[in-house]
Amino acid sequence: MSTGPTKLGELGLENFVPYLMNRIMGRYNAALQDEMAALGLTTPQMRSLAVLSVIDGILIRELAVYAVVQQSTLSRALEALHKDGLIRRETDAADSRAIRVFLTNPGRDVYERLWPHMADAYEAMFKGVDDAAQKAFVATLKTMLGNIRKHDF
Amino acid sequence: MSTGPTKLGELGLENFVPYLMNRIMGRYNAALQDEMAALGLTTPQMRSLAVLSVIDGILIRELAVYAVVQQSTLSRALEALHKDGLIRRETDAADSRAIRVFLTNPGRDVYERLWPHMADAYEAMFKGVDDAAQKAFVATLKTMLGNIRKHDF
DNA sequence: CAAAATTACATGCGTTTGCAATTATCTTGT
DNA sequence: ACAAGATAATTGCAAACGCATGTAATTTTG
Repeated sequence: MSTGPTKLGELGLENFVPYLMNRIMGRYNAALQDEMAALGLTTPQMRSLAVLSVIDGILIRELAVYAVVQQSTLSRALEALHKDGLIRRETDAADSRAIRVFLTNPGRDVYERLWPHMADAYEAMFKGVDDAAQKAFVATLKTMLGNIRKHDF
Repeated sequence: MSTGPTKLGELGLENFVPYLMNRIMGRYNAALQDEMAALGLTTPQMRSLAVLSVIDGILIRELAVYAVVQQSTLSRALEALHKDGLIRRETDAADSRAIRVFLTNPGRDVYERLWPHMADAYEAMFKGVDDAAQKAFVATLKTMLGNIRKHDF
């Protein structure tokens, strides 16, 4: 059995995974900041577009999970995206409480302008990490998410 | 040379590292939420205490990097921590613009109450990840941070 | 060595966020 | 079938955040 860290001081900050992940995500977000600002997008808006580019027509409550934002925050983010014509909302056929969200063509265009910056930041992260290590890394991340996620996806 | 992802749709959200890391950090933060609320702490406050538990007497600008918060946000977080008697601030001897931050005993107590929850969340993450994989994972995180960080630490 | 540029931290102010409550719809149990 | 409870999304309101700016101190440079 793998014992967790006993004290942060003993483990050292530089070996503490949540710390490392925070630092890395902070830099990743910073790398996207300029382009997001140029497009007038907030983080929840940017993430919504990214998720929608993969899973179009998703329910709002699912989108909130994928984008890791509160539903109330997402609600307002979608309102803004809709006002800018980047998404379209449709009441779900089976459940009239639920709403499905779709990317419009302008929305897809905005996302396509964003994606190269995400890909660049992604690539910059993994410089000097060989393919095997990268694969193992992703596999571990998947295991971790499986361990702690609340939803089935 | 390892080529980055060409399209998010092809790669799949579930293989996209920033997405996975966001999801995981979201759950990690959620796991601490209750205890933070009970202690009346915000995220920047909680992170400040954690960093200070390891590097006491750190400069504010360094703390901002370690805690991954804006300096303006940190300034207010420290103000609140000071008002609650959890930290102490001292002008740096060599540079009178700079301020060093120290944990008080009550501050250390609060942190010690927080730490078990961090350790629990940490352990929960790595369930089913063997030691070798975990070591490799941390090593990759360190490489990644080295790739993209702006500061020397 | 004085002026200009930089750095450290704090703060004013508008925006964003999160919690709690609300509305509307669906599901469950009797 | 109907009341009670759960769920989907939105919204009011106060707290938190981030950008830009301000003040003070240090470093650079001509």
